Amino acid sequence: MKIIFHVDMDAFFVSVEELFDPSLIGKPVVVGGRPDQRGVVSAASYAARKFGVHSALPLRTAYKLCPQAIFLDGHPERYREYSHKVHGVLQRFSPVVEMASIDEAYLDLTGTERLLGPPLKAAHRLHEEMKRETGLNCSIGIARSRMVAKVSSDQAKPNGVLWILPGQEARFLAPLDVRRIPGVGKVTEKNLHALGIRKVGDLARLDEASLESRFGKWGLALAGKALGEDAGGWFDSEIGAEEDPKSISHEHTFDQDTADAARLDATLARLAEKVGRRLREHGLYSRTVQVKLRYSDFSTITRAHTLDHATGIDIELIEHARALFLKNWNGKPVRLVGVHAGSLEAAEGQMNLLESERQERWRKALEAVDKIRDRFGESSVSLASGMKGDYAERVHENPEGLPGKAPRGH
DNA sequence: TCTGGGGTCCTAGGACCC
DNA sequence: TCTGGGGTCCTAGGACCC
Repeated sequence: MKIIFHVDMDAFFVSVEELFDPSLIGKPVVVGGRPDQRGVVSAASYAARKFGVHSALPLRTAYKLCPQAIFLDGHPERYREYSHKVHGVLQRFSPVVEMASIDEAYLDLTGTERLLGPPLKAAHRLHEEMKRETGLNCSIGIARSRMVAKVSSDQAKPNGVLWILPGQEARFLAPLDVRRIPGVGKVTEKNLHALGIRKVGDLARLDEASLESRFGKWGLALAGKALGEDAGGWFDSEIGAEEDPKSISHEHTFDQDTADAARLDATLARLAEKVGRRLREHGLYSRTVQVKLRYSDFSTITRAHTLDHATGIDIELIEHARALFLKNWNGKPVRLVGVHAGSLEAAEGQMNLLESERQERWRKALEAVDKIRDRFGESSVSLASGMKGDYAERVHENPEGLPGKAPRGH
């Protein structure tokens, strides 16, 4: 019998902030930015949630609901560090671990009973060791499928354990709102409500055929989910299977909408450079470059271009992004720009010999640039402007970032 | 209320090919 | 001179997740 744990850290970002500043404990805390910034809540403390503040809420709205809350920008490096610590603790319980995001993981504990005892005992130990080694609380859902484990950890919050016994999945799910099913969001919920389906139990009573005709491929998976099965889609994959990313993107929302062409161009170039760098870190090359534009009214377009050879070279990414932007920008103020690299290929892809040698030379040169950026900051070397001559002439060094001078921040 | 940033997956239409 | 059919690639948009 399969035994899957879903471990979900409680108010993760807020809890990490509390470790660094215990005076925050018990107070309404919002991580995500200043209350007058464009942005949304990343995490809210339980005290803040009492006021209706929750993640994904616009910061300005959160401020209106709870002006006395403490608003923090947050520390992504700290969260990554603690995520690694969490991973370390989990690995002691099972070699089959998959971090599903920065603050949640799936573990396969099938066959560990002799070592760890029955599931509830193992969960109890996990709680204790997690608290002792990271200072953090988590909630644990246990079931024989990933999906039910995920739903039950949600029901166990905060700091609880919930084990759904084999065979009891449908009974556990039936009284829950359809929205509790992972993959059912606002839109699907509304569509289901329109059909008079509000609870998972209502869904389970429907026949597969009518679900499929209404919701396509998805409906079929939905029918299985209502019964607690992992059938179809992401939940069906093996726990712990490491895969290369399928796309890499960066985007930026301006504090205020801008129609300043030079500023838009510089932002686009900076984003493309970040994308290029991440491609090199993964040893990947992209064959499709896409830009995204969002205007003041929030209308959003994406425009893509497929290259005849995959690339990981900043300049090429920048120039394709630039061309797409110029061809498609309507000249009106822009709220957001983004650069996206898709159709990713591993280094040994289908490039011809000449092309792959050229890519290789560039990769070496750019990795040197990446190292300088590591030491002296992102702005120490910029390839973002003046794209005419050869590589050497295109590197503009920022005087403040020159090797030999004291780098900033040290 | 005025809506981030980084992803995954799905759909649907048109081009193109056999 | 009344309109095939399937496969694959490309593009755009959208739902959803944390």
